[in-house]
Amino acid sequence: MSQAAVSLVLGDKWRGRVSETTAERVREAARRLDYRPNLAARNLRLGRTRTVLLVVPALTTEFFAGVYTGAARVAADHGFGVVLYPSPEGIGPARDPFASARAALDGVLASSMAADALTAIRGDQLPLVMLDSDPHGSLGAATVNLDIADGTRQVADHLLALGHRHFLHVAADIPSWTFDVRARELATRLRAVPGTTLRTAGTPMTIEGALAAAETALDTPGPRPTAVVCDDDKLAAGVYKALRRRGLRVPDDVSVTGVDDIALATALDPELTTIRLDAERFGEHGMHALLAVLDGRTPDQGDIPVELVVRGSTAAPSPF
Amino acid sequence: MSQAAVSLVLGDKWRGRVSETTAERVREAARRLDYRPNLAARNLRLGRTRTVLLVVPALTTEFFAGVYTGAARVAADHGFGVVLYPSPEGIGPARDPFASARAALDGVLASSMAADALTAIRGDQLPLVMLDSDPHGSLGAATVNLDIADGTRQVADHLLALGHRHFLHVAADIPSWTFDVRARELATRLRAVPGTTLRTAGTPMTIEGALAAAETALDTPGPRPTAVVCDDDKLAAGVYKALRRRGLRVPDDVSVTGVDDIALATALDPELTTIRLDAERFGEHGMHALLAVLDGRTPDQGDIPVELVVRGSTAAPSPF
DNA sequence: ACGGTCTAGTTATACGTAAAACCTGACGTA
DNA sequence: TACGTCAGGTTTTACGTATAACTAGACCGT
Repeated sequence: MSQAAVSLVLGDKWRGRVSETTAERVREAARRLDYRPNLAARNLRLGRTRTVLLVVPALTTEFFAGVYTGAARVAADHGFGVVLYPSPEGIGPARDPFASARAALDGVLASSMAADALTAIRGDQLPLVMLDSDPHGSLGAATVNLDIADGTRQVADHLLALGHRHFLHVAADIPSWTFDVRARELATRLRAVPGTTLRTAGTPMTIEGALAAAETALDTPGPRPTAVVCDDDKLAAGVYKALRRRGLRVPDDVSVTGVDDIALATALDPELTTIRLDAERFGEHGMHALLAVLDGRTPDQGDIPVELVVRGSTAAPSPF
Repeated sequence: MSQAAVSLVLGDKWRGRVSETTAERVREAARRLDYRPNLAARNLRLGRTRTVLLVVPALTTEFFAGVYTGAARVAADHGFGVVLYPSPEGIGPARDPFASARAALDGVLASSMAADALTAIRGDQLPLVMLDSDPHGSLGAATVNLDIADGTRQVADHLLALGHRHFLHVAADIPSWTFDVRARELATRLRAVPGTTLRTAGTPMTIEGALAAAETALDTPGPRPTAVVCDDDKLAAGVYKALRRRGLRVPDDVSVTGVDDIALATALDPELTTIRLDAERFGEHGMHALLAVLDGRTPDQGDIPVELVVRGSTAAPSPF
């Protein structure tokens, strides 16, 4: 029972090389000694770590927590580990937590919303898969996309069908493909209907930010919006507060929609009509794509469908 | 310029062993070649990985995301990495993602709310620090605690001072020291005032769960609670919905309090009176303690203070 | 002049694994 | 009998690092 035999058996490559008898002896001994192969040694020998990096803009988001969960599950199923690039506050040349650890990664799965962090990471040429980036990718990386364009169309159509003509888009102030697509898709969809107006208010992705942005937008002269389309459920919560302060009721006076369908959406009163994004599935698809790339295969194409969930925050506009 | 010299210089242990001239030559070469020391080899040689495991019940919580952020920041400052134990759904003997990776950890930082996961992990004797566990720890591990007992007292006193006498405790259905302490502290504090009643409703930590639990509790005969103390902001959101369904207004008819002070607390209408827990600080303290243990030092003692944030969800009970 | 000390290096080794290369005895076949 | 084949092992090597052990001069005091 040499070390080599042990390695073969435990590595599950012993068929035809080791007898069933010895294999069992090895397994028994391993069990008895609670033996665990040393990962560092294995990584050194193989030159791979079976660890990938997940780059997200901030973890303090239910959405990205879901992405992590999905990605980590798939990774674990394939014997991979997932390590997180910490929230962007801590990023900078001076204190890049992956300054050295980068050398210990097999690949990177990155959200397009963390482009700044990406440039910091993208010194070396690690296999990269983008979550929600330009399909005609400037980075030359594979991408996995939520079909957010479709979701935006669904929202627009839903509101138009209810009779809305005057819109406010509370938009995330983050340079990212996703948000560009939403703005563009919303604008084109509305332009197709004569007599519609569209106002846009940019804001950081916080409740307070959306509150302030919405208040300013509501105070702007011109036809008052009867429908507010938000880039995210959290922003919608801010909009609710702004409307409340102006004495406007949801949905009687103003309809509101969000994106994500996180717990907050049903905590609001009335419950929020929103585009449900399946964050875990997103993470799973992303990880599958990355594993495919690492494996030399071509990752599956095709956008992940999204779904409009109609709740109490949207209704026909009041006739005045 | 031997390999040893390089190792010494890059490892910053060259004083008195290598001349400044050679040291600079090494640094220059490393820069030019974009050389990064191989982590696997270093880990193998040193028998340490500078990686610790953070065990949390679920990442889909703003609170634990904050804990991670704080812990990861401190870890990074000390050249350590943090890896997460995935959400508990995936846990089980059959598919423990750390089955082998465990051997590659230097220590564990674990929330008491993930006790089940802990037993799965706690086969080997890794240095362990508990977040919020029994100070007379049955595990013999160091602990870092939020002073949740004090927070509970503050809430109780606040509501008692407002004149409330009939209470409902919407309690998390998770066996954990934290929640035990809250229940106990609330009960003793209220018992000290004659004429008070306390009802308790257990629930999983979801909005829907709290909604159902609160509805049931409200339908129970007996004096109707005028104050609802929730173990968590998310539960409070469920209580808001239950009260709304019963036609009760917050805070006019019923006062509500939470714990955590996550974004949801200010998204609610009225904004939620809650116990603010500094999640990041919690994570930072925990990581400091763990690093101390790894270093052979004794971790700092002392609970982390919490703060009652009074907002619009609490008021004097209506005189009827 | 010569042993001793100090400086600035180099050489050698071990860490635990995976896998290639090598060994050995049993068996089948001509 | 001689020889090839094969199953079932074992020995050996390389991975890249940290560090202990060693070495070669330079310098110094006596």
